[in-house]
Amino acid sequence: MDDYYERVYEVVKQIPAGCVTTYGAIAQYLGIKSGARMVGYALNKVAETEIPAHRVVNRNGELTGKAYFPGDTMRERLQQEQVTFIDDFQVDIEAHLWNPNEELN
DNA sequence: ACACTGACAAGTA
DNA sequence: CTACTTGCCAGTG
Repeated sequence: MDDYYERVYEVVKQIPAGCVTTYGAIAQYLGIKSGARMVGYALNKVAETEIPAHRVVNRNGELTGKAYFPGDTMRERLQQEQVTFIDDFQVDIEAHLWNPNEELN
């Protein structure tokens, strides 16, 4: 177990409500070039934890990981955060995009 | 050590 | 926007 997952978790947990981000944004924040796959892989293992993985979508704004959540939990939760949906399982990524690199804490 | 899979991204057509 | 190809890294058998 490398610290890789830890980085992903910390970043995802910092995503403000009503905002979404992409795997690529997280990957870049971690300094990876194409670790987007690893990000999704890591989130899969924490889909049932306190990690708000539902705020992480792919570059197309699609809720790719909805299948790993019970029922439509992912979609409904985002809607509760007032996230704009342009489709039942696709959010307006450009309207709610949150980039961790701009936070830089 | 080898092969396959995976919540993907970026580029090109 | 869609469809196809390449790259990339970790986990599992």
